[in-house]
Amino acid sequence: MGRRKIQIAVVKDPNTRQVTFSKRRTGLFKKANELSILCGVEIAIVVFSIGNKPYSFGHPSVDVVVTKFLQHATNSNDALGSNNSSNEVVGDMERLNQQLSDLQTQILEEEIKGTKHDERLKQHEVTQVFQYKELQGLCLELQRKVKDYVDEIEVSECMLLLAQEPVVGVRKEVITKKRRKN
Amino acid sequence: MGRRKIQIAVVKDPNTRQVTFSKRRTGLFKKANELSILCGVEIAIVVFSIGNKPYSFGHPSVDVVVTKFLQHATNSNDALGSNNSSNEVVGDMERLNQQLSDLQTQILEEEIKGTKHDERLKQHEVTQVFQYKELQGLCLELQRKVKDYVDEIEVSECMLLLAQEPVVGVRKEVITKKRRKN
DNA sequence: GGAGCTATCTATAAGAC
DNA sequence: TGTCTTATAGATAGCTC
Repeated sequence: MGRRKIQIAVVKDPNTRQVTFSKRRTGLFKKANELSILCGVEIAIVVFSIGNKPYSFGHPSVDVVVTKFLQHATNSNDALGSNNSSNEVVGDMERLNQQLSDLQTQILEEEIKGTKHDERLKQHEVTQVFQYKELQGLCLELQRKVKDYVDEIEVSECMLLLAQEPVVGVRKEVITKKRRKN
Repeated sequence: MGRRKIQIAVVKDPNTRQVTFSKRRTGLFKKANELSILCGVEIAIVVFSIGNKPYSFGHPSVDVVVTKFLQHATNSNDALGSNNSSNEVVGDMERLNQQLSDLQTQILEEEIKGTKHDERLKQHEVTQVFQYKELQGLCLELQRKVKDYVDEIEVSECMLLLAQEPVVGVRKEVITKKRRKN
């Protein structure tokens, strides 16, 4: 979209990077505004510059959308009596697991479809699928560790103390599902 | 940007509006992704469709950015001196972070190489890259939660008890680097 | 009813001032 | 440093199947 094509990689020159940030941020907000009007939807964008300065765009407002987003996540998982951090973490992990599961299904479909492509494309996919699984492995491993950690804590008297500590909020990431080739 | 110029006003036809929403949302997320990479900044986008379904994009994750935005008087993760299970978990996360970083580099290289391929293969890659990032986001989110959790525990007296409890082993996944097309 | 196509419109990388 | 210009890359509206 400019005189020359640029690679999507960190812009090294600080000056150019600042200009790029400013231009593209403006463009992004404009696009977001158009989307909200055209489709009548609510949207919020938050960006932190390199200098850690916050820029935001929201319709009707960042707070409204973000709050709604956070509530959505919280509502969808409290069926538990004891409301402490570990339960929230566990509930969160369940959602993450679900998402990972969905991804796994998609990956499987991909592998199957991959066999219908020419050799080069197929190899390409296989390699990617492999990395996918490794990444999933990492996620699952992390979840396991957290779970174990939580379990240990729950059986200890620490629970009594922790219940009175401030807790990390729970949120939900939405996985946009999209998959199709040929 | 299309066969015809359109006015920025609500698209009346529900079907067309849905298509527009889907296309532009994808485009917006792609732009946000480019911005975060080009300028090395953190960004989060949350959108609610007409059906009130949430869609989000975040680098490193929606959670991180939104939390940072809301608190706006941010985090402080001391480089702590206590040595026990939590430190092991933290060390583990550092390795995982390194691995994710490596993957990110590979993905970036892939995007660049992708531009040299035919259109179909390219689109294919872009989609995959996107999902990669989503998975990475999940991993990062999990890591953050564990970190937060650990931090909370560290400042409590529980540490004394936990130090005597068996601990989840530390592991390391080896990422097989491999990338080749063309 | 979602994927692919392409003519056309829009965003923006470099320049110029 | 900011603003304006312009050639070009990129996004997408309308369409097809």
